[in-house]
Amino acid sequence: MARRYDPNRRQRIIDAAIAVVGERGIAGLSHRSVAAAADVPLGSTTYHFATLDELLVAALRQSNVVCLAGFARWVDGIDPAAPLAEEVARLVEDTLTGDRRRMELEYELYLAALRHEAVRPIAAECLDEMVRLLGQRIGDLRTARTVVALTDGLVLQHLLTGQPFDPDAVRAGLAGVLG
Amino acid sequence: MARRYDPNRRQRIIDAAIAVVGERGIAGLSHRSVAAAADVPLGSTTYHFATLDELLVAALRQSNVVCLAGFARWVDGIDPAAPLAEEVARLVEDTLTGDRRRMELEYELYLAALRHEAVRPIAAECLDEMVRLLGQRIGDLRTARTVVALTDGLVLQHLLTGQPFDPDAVRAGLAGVLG
DNA sequence: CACGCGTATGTACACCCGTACGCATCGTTG
DNA sequence: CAACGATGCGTACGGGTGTACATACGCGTG
Repeated sequence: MARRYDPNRRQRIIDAAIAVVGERGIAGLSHRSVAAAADVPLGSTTYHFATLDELLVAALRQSNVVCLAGFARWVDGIDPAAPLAEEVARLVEDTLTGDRRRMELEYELYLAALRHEAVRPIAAECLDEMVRLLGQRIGDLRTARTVVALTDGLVLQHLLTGQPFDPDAVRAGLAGVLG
Repeated sequence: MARRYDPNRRQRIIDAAIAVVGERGIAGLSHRSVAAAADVPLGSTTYHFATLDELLVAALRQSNVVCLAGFARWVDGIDPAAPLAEEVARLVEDTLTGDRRRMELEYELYLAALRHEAVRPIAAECLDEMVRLLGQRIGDLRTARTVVALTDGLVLQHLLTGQPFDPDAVRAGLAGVLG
């Protein structure tokens, strides 16, 4: 009964959805779990997002924007004097030592995109945009694509195998690619 | 009532589970869907696999063995005379032009492992074993790790963005890594 | 042949889910 | 101020799920 008047409730629902996915994964997303997390009644989530897909897409799209903004900030902060391999290696290291939840969220986006037609464009946009941003910084799209692929693969390997992070290996691999 | 006597029913259930995951994804796995696919009553799946996790793990473990066997076969068939980048590029190409279902299955394993404690060792074993196999072929574990990461990243990028496969880019990137 | 134990079967329970819908409430517009 | 459209709310329905369990069957051992 409280909060009868609640502008941008829609936004709060999206935020709650992101939190739920971050915590329990996409499998844990439901109208009810989101409603509970956002502290709104069930009917509210179904009103703002008629279908669950709609809600999922909205949540992932927003989380995607945040993720890309962070990446863009990193690209902007690249020191043109330093060797690029060094900079990228630091990005990977920062990513790996950072919040595991955030990483899980991003790669879960990929997973959902594999099977889920509606989500695929979001994942594609995320990848393409990262490639574009890095590409216009280093001047070569093809190399940018390779670098993004390599870093994704490395982070994934680390997340799954739990092997310790080896900065030198990253540096060496990148140095080869960036040759 | 038919098939009251049915040895290696357990195996058939596992096969059915793999088929279900391949078709509908891990999200589509349930005791009932597997029972239907294997043409056995529901009680049978719960008898052989008390919990759904148990069934999932058995299925992924088996599919993993198949996948690793294929990889080992490829490693064995590497032509020592040809440049390695060329061989790897062909593997990536074969993977990409091959069955999409198989790829989805493998990456779904990765991403399930992100959230699912019980599945993580399987994904880790898969990655570690590929690195080991390739490493003992090219003599350098660290490089092998990088190559596996790069190919995984590239395949994932292709699956998600649907961008056309560019063999030259793969070759170029690998040539860099492989020095 | 008889018996016992592993296997097979069907059903039942309690839960969670997506979605629909009728009604209450509020801000805004005429 | 009146009325209307947008938003909020609670509940209900039909369906799918994991799991438990009581019962029937049949092969291998004695």
